[in-house]
Amino acid sequence: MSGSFTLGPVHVKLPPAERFGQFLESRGKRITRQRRLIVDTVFSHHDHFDADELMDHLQELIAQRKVSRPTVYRTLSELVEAGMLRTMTLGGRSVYEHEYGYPSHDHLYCQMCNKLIEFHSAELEQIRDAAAREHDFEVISHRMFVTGTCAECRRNR
Amino acid sequence: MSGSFTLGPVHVKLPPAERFGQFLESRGKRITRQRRLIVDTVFSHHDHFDADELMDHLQELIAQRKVSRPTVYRTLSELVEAGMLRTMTLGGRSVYEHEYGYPSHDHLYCQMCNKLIEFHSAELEQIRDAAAREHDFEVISHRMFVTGTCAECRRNR
DNA sequence: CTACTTGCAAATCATTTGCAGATGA
DNA sequence: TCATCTGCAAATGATTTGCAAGTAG
Repeated sequence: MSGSFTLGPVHVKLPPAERFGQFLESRGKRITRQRRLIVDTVFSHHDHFDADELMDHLQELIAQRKVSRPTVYRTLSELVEAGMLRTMTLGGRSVYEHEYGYPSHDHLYCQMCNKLIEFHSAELEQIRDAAAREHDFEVISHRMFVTGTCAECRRNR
Repeated sequence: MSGSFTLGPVHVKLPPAERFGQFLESRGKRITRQRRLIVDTVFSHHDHFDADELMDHLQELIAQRKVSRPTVYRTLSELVEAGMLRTMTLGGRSVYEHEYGYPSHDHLYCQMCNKLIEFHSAELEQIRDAAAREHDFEVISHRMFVTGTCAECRRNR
């Protein structure tokens, strides 16, 4: 499909670990074994997760004392600062999702089974921007949650 | 503007305390002095508030032991159950707003001064419903948060 | 080297709960 | 009467922090 030349790496996304490495360096922070393990684990799954679920995935490392609970929390915060994760609160706990390398989207939240269904709408963003303009407000991001009941749960009830 | 006849009290809203009273009765719960004091205080202000801010408004009653901290929390939950308050989490704490007798709206959230600006958009609801329909999802309600910077904070920075 | 990190144990802090006495219907 | 409430003190539980030892650069 290609000849012998390559286009420059325009818009090529770095792997999450590298992107995080850049962030850390830019802040004079260090790339440690723990931080590497955590980013890799975080970006090897594409679901929404909370700190405990992440620690389930890291259970062996935690058992071996290679990573600790506080470090997981500290690193999650750094990933949010780095703009690589987004966080929201659901039922009293922080839930994270990938922001890096993952398209922006909104959520349908089923209050029966707690499932999160993602959807995207360009129009939604236009309306958001129009509303912001009216209030002379500068948008950074938004979050839309639609609560209700999914098809499956309606069938089962 | 009117003659000597009145239209029936169609769509007339009950005062919050009465509406809450109906809810309590329907559940076999009692209308107590504390619950009355709390609903009245909650609906005498139209801002967003958290439990502590509400307790500031109730400070004298709390000092006099007429109302206690746990009862405030318990009653707030009941008001949410009753559909009279909505709740969201902001900065680790639960924030409440009136749902009863207050038009539905969305929020612009200024991350510099933490101000919440309300706006309403009918189109937003249409888009929400369209997205839900596509996923065969039954909507109960939604919540939209636009994070950014308000005009005032942009001026001051 | 030495400043940044980590794991541990302990602290936080909003919210919740057990319980005995108080109270609404 | 008596089931429902309330205030109190204590418990919860996710997340954070102080600190001494470990480690990246």
